[in-house]
Amino acid sequence: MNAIRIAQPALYEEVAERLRQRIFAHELPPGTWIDEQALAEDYGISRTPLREALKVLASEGLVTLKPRRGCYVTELSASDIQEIFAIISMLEGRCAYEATEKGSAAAFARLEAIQDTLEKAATSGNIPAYFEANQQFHLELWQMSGNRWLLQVIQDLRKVLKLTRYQSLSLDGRLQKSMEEHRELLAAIKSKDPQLAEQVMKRHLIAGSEAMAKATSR
Amino acid sequence: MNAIRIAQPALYEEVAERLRQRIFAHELPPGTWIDEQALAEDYGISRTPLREALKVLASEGLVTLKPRRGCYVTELSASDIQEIFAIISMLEGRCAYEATEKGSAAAFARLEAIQDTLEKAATSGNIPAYFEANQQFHLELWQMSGNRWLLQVIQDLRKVLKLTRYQSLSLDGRLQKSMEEHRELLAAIKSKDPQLAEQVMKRHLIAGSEAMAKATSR
DNA sequence: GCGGATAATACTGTATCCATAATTATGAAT
DNA sequence: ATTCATAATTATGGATACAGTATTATCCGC
Repeated sequence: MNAIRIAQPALYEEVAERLRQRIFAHELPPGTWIDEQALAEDYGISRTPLREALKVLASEGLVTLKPRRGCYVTELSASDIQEIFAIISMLEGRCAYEATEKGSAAAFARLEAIQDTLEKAATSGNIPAYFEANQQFHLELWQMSGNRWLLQVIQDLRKVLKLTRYQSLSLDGRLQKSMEEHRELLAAIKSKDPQLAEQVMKRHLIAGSEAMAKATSR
Repeated sequence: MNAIRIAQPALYEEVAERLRQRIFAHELPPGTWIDEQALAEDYGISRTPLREALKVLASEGLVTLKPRRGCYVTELSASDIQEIFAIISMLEGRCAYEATEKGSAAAFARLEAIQDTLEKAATSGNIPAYFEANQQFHLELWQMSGNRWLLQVIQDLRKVLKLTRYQSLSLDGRLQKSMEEHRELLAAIKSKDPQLAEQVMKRHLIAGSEAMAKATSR
């Protein structure tokens, strides 16, 4: 009864994850052609698992497969970003609504703890720490809503958004603003007002979206 | 300047589409194991493009890949279906909202034409025709909303829903009910009331969802 | 010298082959 | 007879080899 092997992930999965990270880090910027042979050689693997990984990334929307032409990192237009943000704000708004309704006292406590971290990171201007806590905050809400598919869709869309270089947090006064919006959101949740929580969440995301729009148009 | 070849689709794409159809038709019911060798032989191709096709279907959620264990058609639980419907109703509700705001007179006319087809199919009890027109109606709304990503997400989710055998239309009085709901929806759109259109659309989809829930629990 | 056609090159797409892991069947021991 | 262990079979995962198509470079003609 030894659980030594918890089903080691297939090679193509690992490769897909490595590529995702490189795409998100803009080491492979949008529009670049992906050289299968070179990459396979670089990773010390054959083209087979690499190609399988590219298929996965393609249906995630991170790369675009042009038949007989090869594979390119997806380029997002400004309107793409706006459209995706519109959807995310809707979905996460619903998340906030359901989380407020269904959340347990323990979950509320976890949210407050994360908000503490958030405040500290914001006042000290520690963007990576804020980013991390921010992710946790949203993840906690997703889990509170208890809708796995909702979480799946949101995460897929957020993955695509990562294609763009400009993450709103690192812009002008967004860090401070974002923190205040979170504080407001938490208050709405604690006061058990799902509709208000939904509204605040939507505004929070739209605000981030608009900050990004300004940045990209510069 | 002869466009003889509009980039012939890759083999793995065709295979993926054929498999989708077989899964939707429940020729490959949920839970069944997909025998790569047998299928490849059956299609007269090698396992390589087939495996690539399975990777695509896996990230669409139609099949589940268990490392070193093979590939199985995804099984949806009743709660999965409910969760997905909740999301779809939200997204399509927004679609109806935006379509009402942005729709051109020509688009409104097309909707009316489709509604005509719908009514005829419903009164004659022609389910396949109704199904087709129904798809067109929703597609038209998606296009009117002008949000390509919204359309993408909705279609992805609807694909997953097709895994289940029970399509609400073929149930008790749903055909008639569905048609009436469509009529109501069209009225809301024509009267340029986006909020009402959104509400009606949401109710329309929830009604379909509940009919399905009853069917599956039998 | 410039433009078009043809040949060479390089990369994508598919097939075949091999290795490893999982499952099943068979045999032995209690 | 039942259970556990070991061996054999089968299927998945990965690598290599090959074919076909797109791109690019070179050469010939105008």
